Amino acid sequence: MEEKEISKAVISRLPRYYRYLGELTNAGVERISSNDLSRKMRVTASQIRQDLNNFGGFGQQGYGYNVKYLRTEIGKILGLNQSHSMIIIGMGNLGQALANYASFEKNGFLVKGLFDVNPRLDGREVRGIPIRMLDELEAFLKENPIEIAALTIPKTEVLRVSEILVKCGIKAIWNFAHTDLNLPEDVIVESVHLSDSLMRLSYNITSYRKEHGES
Amino acid sequence: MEEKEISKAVISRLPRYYRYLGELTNAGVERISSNDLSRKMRVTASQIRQDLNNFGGFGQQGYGYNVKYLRTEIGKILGLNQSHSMIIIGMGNLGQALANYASFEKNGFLVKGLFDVNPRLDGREVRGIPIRMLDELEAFLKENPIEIAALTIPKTEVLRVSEILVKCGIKAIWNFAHTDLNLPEDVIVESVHLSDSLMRLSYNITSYRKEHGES
DNA sequence: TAGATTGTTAATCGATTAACAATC
DNA sequence: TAGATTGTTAATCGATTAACAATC
Repeated sequence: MEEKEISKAVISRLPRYYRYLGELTNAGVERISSNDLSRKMRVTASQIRQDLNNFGGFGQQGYGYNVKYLRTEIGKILGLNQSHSMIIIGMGNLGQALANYASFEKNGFLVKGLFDVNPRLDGREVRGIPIRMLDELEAFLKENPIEIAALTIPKTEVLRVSEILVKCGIKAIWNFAHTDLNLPEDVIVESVHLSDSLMRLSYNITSYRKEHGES
Repeated sequence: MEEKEISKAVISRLPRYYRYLGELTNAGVERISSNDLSRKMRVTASQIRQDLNNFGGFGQQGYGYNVKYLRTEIGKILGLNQSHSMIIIGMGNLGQALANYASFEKNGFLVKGLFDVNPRLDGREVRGIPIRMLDELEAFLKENPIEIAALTIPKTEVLRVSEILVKCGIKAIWNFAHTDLNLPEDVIVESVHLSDSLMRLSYNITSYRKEHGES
């Protein structure tokens, strides 16, 4: 019951390790030392070893880490060894982009349903999955065990939709709306705020200019 | 020349402040104390005051912060008082989603060009902007001063495209490809790795389950 | 003036880096 | 065995929180 708490900083680095280990696997690299990996990833070797040792000793003294093994283990930590059923709510451009993004399936994220409010989209299919109307959502969730709901809807719709989701016992929300969700704490929320990201870029451009003289 | 360095943690919180202050403005709230804002945003009041004081004293003892003024000032810090010209490379679903996302313009990000390699898209327009072929990119950049390039292309294309961009003196890249960019350090990169985000969600689901028993 | 709330210093907490003994 | 490299402890660095004097 009492697991040692893993810090957010560590968790957010795991997918990046996973990505690099995937590339190394594809490149046919069999083993790698924390030092070599640190150069590739531009982080310290110390950090890599510390991060990994939060979860267990995956390496071997004098040898390093077995790339395939380490990748699999990190995959397990991330829960990628299990499949995750997902629906997408909001079939605007972004929702369609997610629905079409086949690579998710490779990591076990299975799109089981698509929803929108626009009657013109009703019945249209994306990758073989029909778009349903939002008022069918509740019934759909009762019949289909869904873990994750991706929200690609305007922020004005968020409250209404998230109430349905919570009521139907959804476990996790992948939120793309430009607002924070305030939900019961047993619902896990991961937000992608694109405009926040663009503003950070803008900040960095602006501050770089200040340091190096206008242009 | 010698500016006090602002930490990444602080910078990444600025857009969120900006967002909340926008909502407060819309709600007609004129002033707010760090304490009230802290409750709304679920951060400590201390952190808010520390964050803001990296940039200057925007508040007033005994009064708090003027919402509109503070929002404007944070906007300036983020560089939102200036406009930023942008192109989008890769007109798949995600590229189209960005191109259609009008709200960026509200914050001064102006989409000036769209590019793809698919000849079937040649000349098609999104919000009045024609899609150009990638081989026109270099010529386009020579005639149009572009600050930001959004990359919504497969990772296999990244190297080729980013070489052109760097050669043409692009200042900043908003990267959606599932790979890290290794560019000269005067090119500012902000990456959005959607699959990393989804994996973090998956981690949190998985670890929540472990703590609270399988289901 | 009294009350409220900032700006800022000091204390604490956590994360990163360095160092090295353990061990393959 | 000697060399390499991990796992892990200790040292450092940075970020967050607490506290309070300054001041509106």
